[in-house]
Amino acid sequence: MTERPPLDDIDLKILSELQKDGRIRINELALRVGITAPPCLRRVRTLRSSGVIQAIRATLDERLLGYEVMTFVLIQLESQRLAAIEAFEAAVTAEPRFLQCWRISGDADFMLKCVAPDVNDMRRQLLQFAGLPNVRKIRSFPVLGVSKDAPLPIPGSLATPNPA
Amino acid sequence: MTERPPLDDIDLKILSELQKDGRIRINELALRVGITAPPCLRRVRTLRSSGVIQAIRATLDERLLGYEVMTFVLIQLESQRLAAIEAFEAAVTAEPRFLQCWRISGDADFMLKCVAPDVNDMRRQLLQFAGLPNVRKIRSFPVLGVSKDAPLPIPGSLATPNPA
DNA sequence: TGTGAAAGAAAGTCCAT
DNA sequence: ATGGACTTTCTTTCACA
Repeated sequence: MTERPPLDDIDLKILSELQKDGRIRINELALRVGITAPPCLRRVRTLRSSGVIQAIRATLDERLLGYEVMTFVLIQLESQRLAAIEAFEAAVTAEPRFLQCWRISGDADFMLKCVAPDVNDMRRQLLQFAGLPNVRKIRSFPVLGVSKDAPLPIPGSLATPNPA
Repeated sequence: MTERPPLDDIDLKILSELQKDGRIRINELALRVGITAPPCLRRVRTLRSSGVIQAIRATLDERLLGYEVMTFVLIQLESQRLAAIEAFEAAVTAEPRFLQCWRISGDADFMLKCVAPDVNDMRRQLLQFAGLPNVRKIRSFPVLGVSKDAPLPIPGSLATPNPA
């Protein structure tokens, strides 16, 4: 599940295509990468079960679903002991509007991506977290817009990238 | 393309399912949301063309593709004039290893998510950007690990969320 | 909008190479 | 590991409620 599978050019092309369109038909995919459907299907399955393809998911428009504000938040804890870290992670996990959370180094311990219907909701949410016992410092960075959102560049591939 | 389509409960369930598995069969999807395949297919198409579903894409494992390091970077510019902003965005867009870039407010102008094969590559990449004429301040936050990666919570839905 | 049936297309399996 | 032929299953269109 997390070994290092050897990826040939065809695999890389498959990954590139699936990153652009995760619902592409196996036939069409096979055509684009230059093989027939059966081996193509096998490769896709292997790529999924080996974990190279983590998931194929729909990306939704937050605004159209009522989340008007998005914010990045840097959080520094008082203590970096394992128990403190895990308690904080549990609190984050319990809050559905904290979409993503990364453990980081540098001048903070966590980076969060957070959505809310409006600024008041967001404020309440963040104040609540600022009040957790182990939280020393919170800095937030409201998102004004997306400048770039590109797929992972596929290593040796001649894959057409998907800029901006 | 960016209007506010009215979404009923069935639409919300569809979104929830597609966020969990973007390659789910229309049949299976229809079954889960309680209608038959034809209207389900129509709804999915509408959701896509209205932009509620932005895309359906494969998410790849960066490590398994040779990107050992990932970093968030906060960037503050000297000038916030439009021309300066756009010049910076163009530079970011030209660098494939800057995967995502958000325009933000707060104590910086941009938030970047950035990958590289190793720390040396990353260092070179960041130093190069630090040298751009209009860049005042760069702070980077190397990612140690992912604590949480959850889908967008679907508003009025009884949808099974996908925690951690 | 929804359903059911029917045509057409795709996925998935087997086997030979 | 691949490709061709087959079977099964799904997608999609259509007529109708």
